[in-house]
Amino acid sequence: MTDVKAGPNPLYLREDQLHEAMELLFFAYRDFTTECDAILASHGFGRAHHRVVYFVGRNPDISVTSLLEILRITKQSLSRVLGRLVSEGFVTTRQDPADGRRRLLALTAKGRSLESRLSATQRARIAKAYRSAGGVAVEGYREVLMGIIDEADRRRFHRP
Amino acid sequence: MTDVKAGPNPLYLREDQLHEAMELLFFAYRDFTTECDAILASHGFGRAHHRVVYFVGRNPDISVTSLLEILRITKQSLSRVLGRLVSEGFVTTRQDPADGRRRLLALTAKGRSLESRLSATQRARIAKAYRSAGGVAVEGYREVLMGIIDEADRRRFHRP
DNA sequence: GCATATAAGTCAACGTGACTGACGTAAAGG
DNA sequence: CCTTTACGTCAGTCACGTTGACTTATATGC
Repeated sequence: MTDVKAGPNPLYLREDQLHEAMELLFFAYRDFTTECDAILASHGFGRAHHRVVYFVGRNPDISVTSLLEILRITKQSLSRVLGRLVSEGFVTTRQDPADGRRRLLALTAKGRSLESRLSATQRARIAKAYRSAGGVAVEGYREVLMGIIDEADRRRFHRP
Repeated sequence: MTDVKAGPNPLYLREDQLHEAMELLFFAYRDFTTECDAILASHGFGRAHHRVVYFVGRNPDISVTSLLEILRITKQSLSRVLGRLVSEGFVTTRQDPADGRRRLLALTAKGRSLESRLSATQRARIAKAYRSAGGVAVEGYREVLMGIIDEADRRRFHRP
């Protein structure tokens, strides 16, 4: 868009540049997640618990099925993780008043506290990267990641 | 750099923007890896095998210790994965002529073939995203991901 | 030359988090 | 009323990470 093709193959489409992009994603994701693991481990939790706490926190009163669609795991997998979070008082379930089959999930105060401890470290890492890269780079980061994400999932990121 | 601070808190540092950045990374990484899983599964392999095949392919004659440092897993974990790749003829080990304690890892033709099938799908995904985002966005993607990556790992990406 | 350090491999036990398949129950809806 | 949907659960499996202990081979410093 901003940089109309300078020929059939711009430099950034060379194979080594594509490999660099893959490795950037690999290392960034790895370093992005490792900091939280210590906090999670202190509760005997893993990354699966983090993902549940995060998405329930960001989507209060989400149904189990919706959460499964976000996480793309089986209900049996979610069950073990969610079961512990509920029984240990991080997440509450209540019946949907509009549709009694649905269970609506939400964080308790304890759950919000855990979620905010976890998110804070990741937000700080992103903020540091955003700040040092600047607004133009942030927009580029968004555009490229949107392009990597499956078309079906892109809807999630429509801006107001 | 490109966009010097417009005040104490530019818009892209707002909490919801940081959450968006986190979710972009989560969904991009997930969608980036899922395509390869089918190919891997057809060999009875998982993502750990992919990572080994990829990094050995990109770093011929890498030592076991160096590979462990990249992957940040224990040698016992690597052992199971690497052992299968060697015994099934995807990876070779040979003694380092300069230091007999080291084993140098490399892909066989079979290993290169698997690696290239796997990488091709991921390269295509990145290329599509890069192409549609353009050169300026690509540079932004690189800058932000570099900022997310631990300082110690950033050396890996120094350009010529 | 010997002691120590390094590189690699191995045995054992364990935990998390995915999966499949089958079954049960409650509520909604045509 | 019957089917579909939402949820939960029992049972078994597998990938992939962990810790800890121990061995073998080679390199290196004193």
